[in-house]
Amino acid sequence: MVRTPCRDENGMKKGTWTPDEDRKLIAYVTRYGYWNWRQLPKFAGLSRCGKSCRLRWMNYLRPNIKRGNYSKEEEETIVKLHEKLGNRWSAIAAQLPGRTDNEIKNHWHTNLKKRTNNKQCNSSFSSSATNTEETPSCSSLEAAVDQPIKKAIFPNTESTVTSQVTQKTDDRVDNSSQLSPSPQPSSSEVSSMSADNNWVNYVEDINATSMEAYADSQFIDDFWTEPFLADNSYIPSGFYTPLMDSEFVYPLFGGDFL
DNA sequence: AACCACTGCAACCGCAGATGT
DNA sequence: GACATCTGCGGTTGCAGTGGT
Repeated sequence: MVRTPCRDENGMKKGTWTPDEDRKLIAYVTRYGYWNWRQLPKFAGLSRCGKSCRLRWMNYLRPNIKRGNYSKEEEETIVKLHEKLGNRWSAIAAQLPGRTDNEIKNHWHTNLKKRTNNKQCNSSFSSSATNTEETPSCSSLEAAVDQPIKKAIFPNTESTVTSQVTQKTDDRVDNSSQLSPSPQPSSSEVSSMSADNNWVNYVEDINATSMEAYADSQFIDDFWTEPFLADNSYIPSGFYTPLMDSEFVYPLFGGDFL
């Protein structure tokens, strides 16, 4: 299910993200934001390309991400919007709070596509298809058509940062990590644990330990105003940045969970 | 138990548009 | 206007898990 880790010609790591990498990214973005994805991995201590960091953050680590457990309303909304918008996943995702374009895209291809195909085949309602792809036409959709989209989705959901996160990302790579929730579950475990809060715990754990690490360090608040470390006085003892050496070590996170 | 085909999904890739110089 | 850089998007791939034989 996941790509095995490897490195490209530039030495950038590819493949599955480890809990430790997640921690670094969460800690960094939470504290400093993402002003430049390309530069970010250098400062966050990640041997990843900016694109990979951005993707990981946007699709899995950022707050309010919902994982798995699509409600009927959500699925209907996706189908309806797909009928209307085609493969504009980001536009569809914009109508589904907490869902990412990537996840919606996957869900479409693995579930809804077949379902809508079947429905279309079985339905006498052969609608005015504008899509080159299969166009859904089911009664449940017809019923939902006149309802405002927002009403159709999550009428009563608005919760805290990680509380909507219900699924834990897969990672079979870094099982040596001592992070408490690891090893991470298989995909089957992931799907079966969607309803519980293991992923919440995982992300919260990462957040907590990462932020503790930052808090414990003598890191100053305006690091980003001086991001290029012209002055080493900004660097707490033991702190290290990838700009200093190609053999990067990340002591802020090292002791407790490496 | 071993093999194999299929499934689901995290992650990668390439492109296009936006923005800056 | 031309070029470079960055970001976001959609398509596609890779591979562990699963179920059937």
